[in-house]
Amino acid sequence: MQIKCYPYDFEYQVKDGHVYVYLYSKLDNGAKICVLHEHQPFFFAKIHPIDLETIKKRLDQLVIKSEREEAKVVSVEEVEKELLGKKEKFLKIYVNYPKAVPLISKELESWGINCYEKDILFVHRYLRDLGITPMTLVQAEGEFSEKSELRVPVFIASRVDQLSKEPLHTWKILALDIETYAKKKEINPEKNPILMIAFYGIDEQGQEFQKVITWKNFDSNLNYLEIVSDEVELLKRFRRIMLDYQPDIITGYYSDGFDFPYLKTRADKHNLKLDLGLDHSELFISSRGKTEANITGCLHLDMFKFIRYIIGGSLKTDSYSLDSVSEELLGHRKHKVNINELAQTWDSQPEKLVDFCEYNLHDAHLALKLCQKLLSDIIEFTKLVNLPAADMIRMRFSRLVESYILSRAMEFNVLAPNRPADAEIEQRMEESIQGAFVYEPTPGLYQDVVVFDFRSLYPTIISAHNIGPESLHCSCCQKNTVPEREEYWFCEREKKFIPTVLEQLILRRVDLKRLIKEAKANNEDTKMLEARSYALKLLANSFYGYLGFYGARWYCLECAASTTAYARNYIKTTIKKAEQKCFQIIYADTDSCFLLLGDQHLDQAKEFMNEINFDLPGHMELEFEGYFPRGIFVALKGKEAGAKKKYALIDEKGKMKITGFETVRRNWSILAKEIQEKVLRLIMEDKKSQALEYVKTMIKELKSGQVDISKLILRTQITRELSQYSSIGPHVYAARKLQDLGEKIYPGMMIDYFIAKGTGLVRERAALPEESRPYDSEYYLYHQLLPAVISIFDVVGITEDELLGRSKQTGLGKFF
DNA sequence: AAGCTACGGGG
DNA sequence: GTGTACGTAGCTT
Repeated sequence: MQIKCYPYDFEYQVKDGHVYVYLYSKLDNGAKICVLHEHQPFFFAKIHPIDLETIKKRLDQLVIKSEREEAKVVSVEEVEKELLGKKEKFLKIYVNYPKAVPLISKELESWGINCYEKDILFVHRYLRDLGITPMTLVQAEGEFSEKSELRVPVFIASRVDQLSKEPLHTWKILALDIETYAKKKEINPEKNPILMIAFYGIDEQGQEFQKVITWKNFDSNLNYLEIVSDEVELLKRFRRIMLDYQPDIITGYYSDGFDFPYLKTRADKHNLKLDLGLDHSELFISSRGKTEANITGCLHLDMFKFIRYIIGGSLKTDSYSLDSVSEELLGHRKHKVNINELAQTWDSQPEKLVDFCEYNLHDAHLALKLCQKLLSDIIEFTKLVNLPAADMIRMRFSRLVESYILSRAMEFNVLAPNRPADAEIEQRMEESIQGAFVYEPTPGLYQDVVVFDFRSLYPTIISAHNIGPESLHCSCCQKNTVPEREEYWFCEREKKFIPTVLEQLILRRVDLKRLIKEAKANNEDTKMLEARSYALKLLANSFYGYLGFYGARWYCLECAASTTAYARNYIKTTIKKAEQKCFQIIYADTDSCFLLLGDQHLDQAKEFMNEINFDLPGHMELEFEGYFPRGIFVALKGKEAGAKKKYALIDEKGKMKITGFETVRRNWSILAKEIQEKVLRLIMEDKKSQALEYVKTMIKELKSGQVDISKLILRTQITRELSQYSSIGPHVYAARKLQDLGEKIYPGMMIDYFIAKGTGLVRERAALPEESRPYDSEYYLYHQLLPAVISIFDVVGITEDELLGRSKQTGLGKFF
């Protein structure tokens, strides 16, 4: 029989010598099944034809003992594959189970044979080999198994085919969030219990589910609250709810790194099994550095990972806290509750726990909303790189690009080069290339700024000039050298693998943009199309970085160097032509160009842009980015030239665009952040004297000692036992003080401190907030307040002396 | 200047 | 799970 389903979670098992991929899938009616499909693991080896028969015989007899099962070669096949542009013969070696691949290939390498595609995860291998795309419609041929050892029916498939690239959009999602006992910011699962756990779910019909479980008795009229007797009961209820609700997707915020590991540790402490998997397996926490949490048959999506790695670049926020991310993406913030007081409230004022329950549920709700909002993006990325969504969201760009290339390699009969070994990585890390061209801005406040941008500059260059490891230094096109890099050239006759798969990304996006336009004209929903377009754009933009990334399989530094060389050439040409048209250039960086209108019209600037575009090859294009009545460029500390990437613009509607200022950076006191933002605004609005007065007032307040300590707090985490520190920072000093006061210091604890008045090294004066000591106003003035604003005032001719209310210094005084 | 360590998110 | 993040900021030596 044939069935149609949407696979969303994957694993493999070896049963009676057969290797099965388990495709946990969703049916159209909302039910879940698991499709088992046999697949044979393999890798490739480069063998000289002379040795072929000898090697085949040796492989035939090769048996490697291992803890579980003997690793053996099952069969071999001679194939022709293309490796870095060269067609060659390889031996495709099938082995008896996935973990035999590293064992056997290592053995072959010890014989002096090069092996390839020996470190590709088996499930990933399967998806690529069969062209199966997760979360989209596949058809399986086979039979349902009579008995299932899983919590869902099992379908044994003889074949599986991709039917459509259209993904399923209706999934049953459950978000979870826990609150734990943490006095003095001490987050320690070994010692402190889980106090409450919140669920927020939504099913295929849009039906919502809310629940908060806690184990402290108190009165409330919260209908979603369930009170149990102790933590053990809480954990049991957690297990029960997970099994009963049976979500397809489980989500949370930092649930890979916090909620699930914490739950697992607490369950272990109480000898409770969290057998949540559809195969009865336990919640699995992978350790050693990167923490990941997985439940078999349930797609776990930690929104933090996806947002930080994939979406992050397009967000304004610099902090990836749930609070700031939700504010930007959802327009909702977290509930205002002082989480520091939870432990105290739990111990002595349980009647006030209602607030924390609401807070708990709200956090789960935010995680759910983030998941819902970003699900189309997640699905589109998953489709593009052809990997399980659970793996995709945990990847950085280099791996995403590589996965995309790998998924395309099949149809081009391309063999993947190996990842570099440690020695190779070290060597690659030492190499560098010349980067982008930057036209240094002169610090100042400017009028009538027009900004132009090359759309997707690097991808369009790579595609237009056929840049890739396969086309580098062909024997036919030596005259076609790269500008400024005459030692490099790329084939002009034949478009090769890397630029081809990149060009396809660019073309697909061009096509999508047209579809989006049409859909919008017809008032149709464009959410999925836009998610697809975004995924394509991000992936295309990452190719350049990938080619120069030390860990890449298709590493090609010459390619990366040539890409930037072409880019420098294009932007310099643009600048030259703009100057010929009498536009003053004030700034240019990589792909953008800021010019002043002067006495010319905006239309004339756009005409200039069209002339540039006439000469560009391939899909290259210069675009109009915007017109800004005012712009400010500040100087780099202690330098005459303008700071690269440190400027602010204000558009006709008065909206500010701030780039590179400390306001958006962490590890600054609240005081410095607040003041910088306000000053920038006032200066941009031409309220120079108001800005000066404001800062003077703030300095006075700081010096008088009236600034609230809370605005001066610096916060750092303790990451090890205090005795293990060899270098002692101020936070360690502060932590030692806490310890002397009888506090237990644990790794993971956050230490708040401020710099107090006194003599000696700064770190020796790190004081605890509760020590009512006066702060060091000099430190905060010279290390926080002034550094945050001095460069801004410098632009409008206000000196540090003026800010400090000193008389203007001239001549020699300047040098002291 | 190089080398080492801590940071992120979570309570 | 055919495994062992990552890039950078800030400090010390």
